[in-house]
Amino acid sequence: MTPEAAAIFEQCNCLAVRQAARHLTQFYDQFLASSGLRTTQFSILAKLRGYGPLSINALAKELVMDRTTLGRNMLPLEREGLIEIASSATDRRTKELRLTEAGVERLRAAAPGWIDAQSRFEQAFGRKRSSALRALLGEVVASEM
Amino acid sequence: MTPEAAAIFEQCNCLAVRQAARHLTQFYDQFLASSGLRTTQFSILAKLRGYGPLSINALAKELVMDRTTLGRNMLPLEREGLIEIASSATDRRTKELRLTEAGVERLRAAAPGWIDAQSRFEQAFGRKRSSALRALLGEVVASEM
DNA sequence: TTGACATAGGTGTATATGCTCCTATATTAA
DNA sequence: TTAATATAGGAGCATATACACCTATGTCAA
Repeated sequence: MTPEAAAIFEQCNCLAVRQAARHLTQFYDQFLASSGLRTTQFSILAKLRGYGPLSINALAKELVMDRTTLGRNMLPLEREGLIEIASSATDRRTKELRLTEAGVERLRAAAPGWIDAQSRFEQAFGRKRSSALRALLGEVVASEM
Repeated sequence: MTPEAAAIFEQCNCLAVRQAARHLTQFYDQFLASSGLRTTQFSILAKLRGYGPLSINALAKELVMDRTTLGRNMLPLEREGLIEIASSATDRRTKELRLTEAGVERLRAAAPGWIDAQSRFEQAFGRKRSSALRALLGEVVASEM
């Protein structure tokens, strides 16, 4: 393989998305740090706040995350009392993830940091371009390959 | 916080990028699996192939990755003999990461899988849109906030 | 020369990610 | 009813990620 052939890997869509994810995650995490939440944890709490109680599978699908990953990501949140994990009454296989009052409060406390990060990014990157980027990324997730 | 207020988190740029990264990583990883490489490892080898020997700091910057992350990501590759880690002759603080012959060979073996993944994605998502997406993501990485 | 500062990298710790293989429970067809 | 199958979730394993704090080495000015 020549260096020229290696250069086509610079076009890798996967690498481009991962690099941007690392970059943005570090940025957003800075603004969430004072709340004691990471971006992933913030996302989980926010989804539960918006959707109400969900099963692990349902929430994982909502977050485009492997269910085993979500299962593990729950543990620090449960340990801190931000969510509760209860067995479903109608299906004993299913566990219901529910935001606690402390979880709602923590999400509220973290919101200003998120707004700050989001605003600064959109200030720098542009509101419309941010919106266009999110739309493209949504189509990536939805794309059938 | 009302559910309506929680809904603005749906606009999170960070979450959108992370979700797409998870989705694409799983997709590309499937096609690389037979080579025994993950996408991150493939990226590392490809960069070293294109740039020649690099220090940990230089390669980490190139990959938009924390240097401590890269330091740990090196270990499986070194263990398998795909890269060599040698001290620099001129600066004893610096370590030079170098692709071995086995590393070149492994990269060559993984290339068809990457091409397949890349082609299928661009077939589904569109060549021009893929290119536009990569450009946007590049600007995300470059954006000063 | 030497002391202050900058740079390269490692370690400890914690979370994030997902595959493979596993059990428990539910559903459905024979 | 029962056997096959599908679904929900957990455990083991390995890699990925990055912050805080650390040591070693290099640089540069007083």
